[in-house]
Amino acid sequence: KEQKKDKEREKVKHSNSEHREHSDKKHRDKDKVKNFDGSGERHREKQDKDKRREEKVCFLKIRFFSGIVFEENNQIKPRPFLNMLKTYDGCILFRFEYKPKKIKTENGKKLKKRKQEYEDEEEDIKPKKTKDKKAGAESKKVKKEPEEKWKWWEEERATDGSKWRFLEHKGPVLAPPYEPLPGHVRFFYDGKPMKLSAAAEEVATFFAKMLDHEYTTKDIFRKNFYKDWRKEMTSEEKSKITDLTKCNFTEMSEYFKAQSEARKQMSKEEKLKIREENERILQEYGFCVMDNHKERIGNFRIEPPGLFRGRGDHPKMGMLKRRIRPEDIIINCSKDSKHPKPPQGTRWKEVRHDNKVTWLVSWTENIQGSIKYIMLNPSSRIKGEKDWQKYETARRLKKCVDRLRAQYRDDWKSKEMRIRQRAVALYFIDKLALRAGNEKEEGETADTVGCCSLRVEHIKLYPKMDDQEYVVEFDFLGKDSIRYYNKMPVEKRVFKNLQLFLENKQPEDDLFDRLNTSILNKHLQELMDGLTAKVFRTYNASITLQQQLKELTSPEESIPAKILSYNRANRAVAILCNHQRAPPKTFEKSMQNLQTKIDEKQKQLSTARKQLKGAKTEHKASHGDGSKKMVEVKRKAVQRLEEQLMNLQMQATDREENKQIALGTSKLNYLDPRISVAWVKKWDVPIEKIYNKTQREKFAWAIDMAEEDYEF
DNA sequence: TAATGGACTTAGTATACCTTAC
DNA sequence: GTAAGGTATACTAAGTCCATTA
Repeated sequence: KEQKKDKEREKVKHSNSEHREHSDKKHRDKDKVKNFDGSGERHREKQDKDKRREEKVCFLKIRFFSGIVFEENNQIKPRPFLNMLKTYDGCILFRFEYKPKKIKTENGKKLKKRKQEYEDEEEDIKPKKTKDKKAGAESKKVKKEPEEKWKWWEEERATDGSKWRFLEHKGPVLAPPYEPLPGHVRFFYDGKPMKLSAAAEEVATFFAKMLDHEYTTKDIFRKNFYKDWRKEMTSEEKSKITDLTKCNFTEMSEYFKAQSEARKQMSKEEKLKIREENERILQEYGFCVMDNHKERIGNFRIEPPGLFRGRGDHPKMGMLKRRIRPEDIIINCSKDSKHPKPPQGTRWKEVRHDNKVTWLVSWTENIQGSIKYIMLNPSSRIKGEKDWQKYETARRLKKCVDRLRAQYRDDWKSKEMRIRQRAVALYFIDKLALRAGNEKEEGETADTVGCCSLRVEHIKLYPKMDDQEYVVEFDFLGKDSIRYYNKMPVEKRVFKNLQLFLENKQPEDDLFDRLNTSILNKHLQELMDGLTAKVFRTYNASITLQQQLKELTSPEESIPAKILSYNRANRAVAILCNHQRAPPKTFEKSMQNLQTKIDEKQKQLSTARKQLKGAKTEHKASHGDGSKKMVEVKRKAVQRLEEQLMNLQMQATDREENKQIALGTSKLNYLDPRISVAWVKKWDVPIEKIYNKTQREKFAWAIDMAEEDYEF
């Protein structure tokens, strides 16, 4: 059994690493990984090695592999983390099932002391806050205290579909008008300087600003840009400028670079002035009054003009995103409120009073023709209520998920093709947390898919793969053109169904040709009120966090170790939801810095240990009070260093594991915050360690209402 | 029933800002 | 005081899902 388990682990690890390698972004950093593994530093390490042997201290670099595995019984079961111990030479010693590392179990006294330390830390923050508030009040930044603490979650909700009764705001902040370039900054065509009209020049500056970006080398980008740029040119310019490759924007580009450099070099006073001006704008336009409460607006600035930057292979990249004028803007507010004024000499497109919607301002953008909105901040009542509701729906799903799973398993045997397809798709959504996958207009956006829009070319079936049967390999681009790659053994019936769905189809044909999101959601709605495909993602994410926290947290651990456990649980969810990020540009460097710190700490520790040994010897000889004290002092120093070293090592592990995984998205959108709040309360971890200020504001409702016994 | 429009959530990245180390 | 590094925030694209229209 053990051997089999080991093999399985090996495989998951393999598929995980393959997953990493498949992604283009990740590919770039492959070699760098090796470096962190030790090859880059090997020389120096070898020099240190003998020394360490002498000291007989065996420090190990720890790296963890994480992932999700799915059990046969059709229940999603997050896999416990595996870890691997590596020596400094980079060779693997052994691998074992993850057990939270014990960090010199703290005795009660120590634990108390640490708690006290954290409390002190908090104390440190608190007075500052009050100071800030005072300062704020003095500089007449009128922030009404009681409103900050408004507990909307204790109030009743409207049931008539109206979103508000009163709404007043100042309207949007428009993009600043175009400032023509100074005379000395020139544009060259075919090697000769050429003065452009203001309109053409503005669009040219958009391109110039992006010159360093890979985008500007792409054919589609250049084509789209050139086409739209020409529209802004005078007829004279049009006839002169006929070839983009003959355009030279470098002087413009240099100018902007110099400007941004100059901005960085500004004096303190100048910077302060800008900051104050921003603060003033925020105070004036950043808030609205909704039903007697001052609420923060999310995005009160109209998007400035520029070149459209789609994600992935977007057919519209490089197109001109035009400037939004007051005449394009619809204002939404109460009839009886003070209406926002358009700039002098202009008018709004429309002022309406629709309290069935939550937006304050809207306009239609010209790239896709879709509507953009100005809405409230996530900390607002209107967003918070919706968020809370979302998690309540997911909790209702928890209650009936067994029934639903039994149902879709049953449907795999249906006589009707459409039902079988629906059931298999739902199985994927449930098990792999895939998105619903709406149809998209071809040629309008990047070619990405979700579950219902999967095509034949996106999956491969393997009746047998290594020692596993019925393996499905997924490989497609999902939202934001992020690659989803996974291999999963499925039940025989699912496999047979998939084979059936693939019969007589071309690679570009739909896998589920009798299914779309509307059909699927209609079916889900019948199974549970308010159920849609995306509820499964929320449910599976939250339940995974709860399970993982239970599994990974051990009571005797220190706070940093607990935080590592929390991050790991969070990470399990991020992996499930395929939330990836490009590895930070400075990743390797910062990792090396951390390693240097660890090395230093180790040296300090070994010195401290030697000193302790010496002190002990001395004490044995003298039996004096002074020498006894010295032993104590040295012992404490060793302890402190050990602790610091552990923390550094934990930090390194955390960061390494997080290299290309983004935790933020799941934390903000998928994890019921009450689970985290309950965990924090249960283990006396300061909430600041898992939620920053903004997150605490967003989740104020959960922080206030969840107790340590909260169950999702 | 399919297409379209509208409102809202979810998403990754660029940049501003803050902290730390020197 | 300043540069480096890390974190928070701003930004806006890209999804989901529901309602309406053709």
